[in-house]
Amino acid sequence: MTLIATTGATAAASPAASMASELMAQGRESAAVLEALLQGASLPPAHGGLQLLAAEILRCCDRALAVMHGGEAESSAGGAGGMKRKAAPAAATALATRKRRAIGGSGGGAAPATRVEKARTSEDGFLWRKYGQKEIKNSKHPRLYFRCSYKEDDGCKATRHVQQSEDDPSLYVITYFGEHTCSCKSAAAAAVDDEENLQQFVINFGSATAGSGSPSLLYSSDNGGILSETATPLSSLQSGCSPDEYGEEDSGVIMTKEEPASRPASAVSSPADVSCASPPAMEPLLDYMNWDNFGDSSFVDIDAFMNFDEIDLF
DNA sequence: TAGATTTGACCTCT
DNA sequence: AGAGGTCAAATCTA
Repeated sequence: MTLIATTGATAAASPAASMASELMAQGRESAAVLEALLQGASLPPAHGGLQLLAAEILRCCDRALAVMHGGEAESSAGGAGGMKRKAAPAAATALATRKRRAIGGSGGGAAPATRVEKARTSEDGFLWRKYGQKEIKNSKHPRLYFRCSYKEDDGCKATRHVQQSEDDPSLYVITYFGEHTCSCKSAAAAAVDDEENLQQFVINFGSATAGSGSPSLLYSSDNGGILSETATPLSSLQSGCSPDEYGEEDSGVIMTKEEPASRPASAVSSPADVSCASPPAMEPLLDYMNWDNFGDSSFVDIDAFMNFDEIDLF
């Protein structure tokens, strides 16, 4: 698993970074053992079992993330299949009387946005709906625009932008704007209250159900079997979102909180932001090898996993 | 048939 | 004027 944590605010580094690094190292160690187990090796006596091992990894990652950004969470879930269409008739577009801009959207605040770089667009428990795609100047990859699917129902203003990294195509930069106000979040938040404080968010090794979603736990063959995970609040297990709603991507993980120059965001994702999560940690582990689960049409890239060794704290 | 995605056009900001 | 963000009709899938 790879966690590259960056922080726009170059400040918040040292102590926390060090601790996070340590925790992640520990987590990695556990993951390595887990990998060995999954590959058939016998379980070292020192490790109590898959359940404990998974729990340990989750805890380490959870704490590391908490340390890295004091409760910032993010994630993503997203994209979807593919379709085609033809140009809309002029008449239609002329419909112009668009109520545009009246919407708060990501258009104009001054609040910071939460940026996350992941090997894959990840699932954060929220249900996102793609509403646009745009070629960005000086960028080889288009930027995809998603908004919370509950926007209509709950007026949730959360949106996110996903763009493949220029430097490392295997990474996706996900920028979150706005805060979830949908019921999904409420459920997640409620669950969070039951968890201990430090578990503001957790690396979720699983998708909700074995059958549907994609496993959040990813395996990278070129990393010596490193696992990638999705940051999700542990507590969100059984929260409002149904497993079926999960996106099909996930993983990697670089979190960056930054303040986009001209890109306002109504709010930064809160810990509870990442929600609707997952089942018992081990459950997904059992089927994470099922590549069929990696269904995201837009971002499926088996090689797109980050290097745990790349942990880079700013 | 409902819900989600695609994609050209439109709108706002710089 | 250009770039980026969003809208919404058309289209597709379940």
